Amino acid sequence: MNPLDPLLSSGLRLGVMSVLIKLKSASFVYLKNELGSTQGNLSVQLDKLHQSGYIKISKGFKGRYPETNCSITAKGINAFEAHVKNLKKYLHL
Amino acid sequence: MNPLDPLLSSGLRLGVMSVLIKLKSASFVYLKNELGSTQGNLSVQLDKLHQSGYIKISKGFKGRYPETNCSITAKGINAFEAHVKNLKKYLHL
DNA sequence: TTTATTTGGTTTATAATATAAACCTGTTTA
DNA sequence: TAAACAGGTTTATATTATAAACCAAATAAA
Repeated sequence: MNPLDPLLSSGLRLGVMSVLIKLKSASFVYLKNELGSTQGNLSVQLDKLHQSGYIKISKGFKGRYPETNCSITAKGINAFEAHVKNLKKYLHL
Repeated sequence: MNPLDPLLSSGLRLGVMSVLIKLKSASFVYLKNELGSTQGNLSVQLDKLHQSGYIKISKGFKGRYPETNCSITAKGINAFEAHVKNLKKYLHL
């Protein structure tokens, strides 16, 4: 059995990647609502995905409020796809 | 998105469940080799799966050596299947 | 036959991770 | 101008994972 990527073993981080694979880009607030996470936890997990090069984070403004936007990188796509491949074996799919 | 079962988010624990779904029963040593884990880690994770009622552990002897055998419970099967169902959404399968 | 090594684990100390609570900056509303 | 709200980050704490040390019994070597 291939070992699984620990970065994608957290439900929240996997959820973020799952959304970003589909949407190409999503805001902090959107992710928080979609995934039902707390802000603190999301902030930390986004940082981890960013520091490992799986996502790109850009900060700007929507109107006068700050807005954090996230998108997936090529490295992130590769990691996600490899993870899916590996998981399939674990799940007998 | 449904939250994922944290008990099945660890690669090693998921691996144990994956094997036990197929084999109905497996020894400590078999699991250790099959999953490439250390004994200490496997011991701890088996305990967790046992305490949450996902697996049954029975201790006996093979020849003159002790042998720990594991098998999955009905609760474990349900949890595994629910996890597969949820994960599929995350993985877009 | 006592010493060392191997099998089959468990316990424990430490490192990594996750979560919640507190905090901060700026904005809008009362 | 004071309070409440948006959008986050930081930090303290709880949980989890990992490795290292340990233990008891069996076998092999000296």
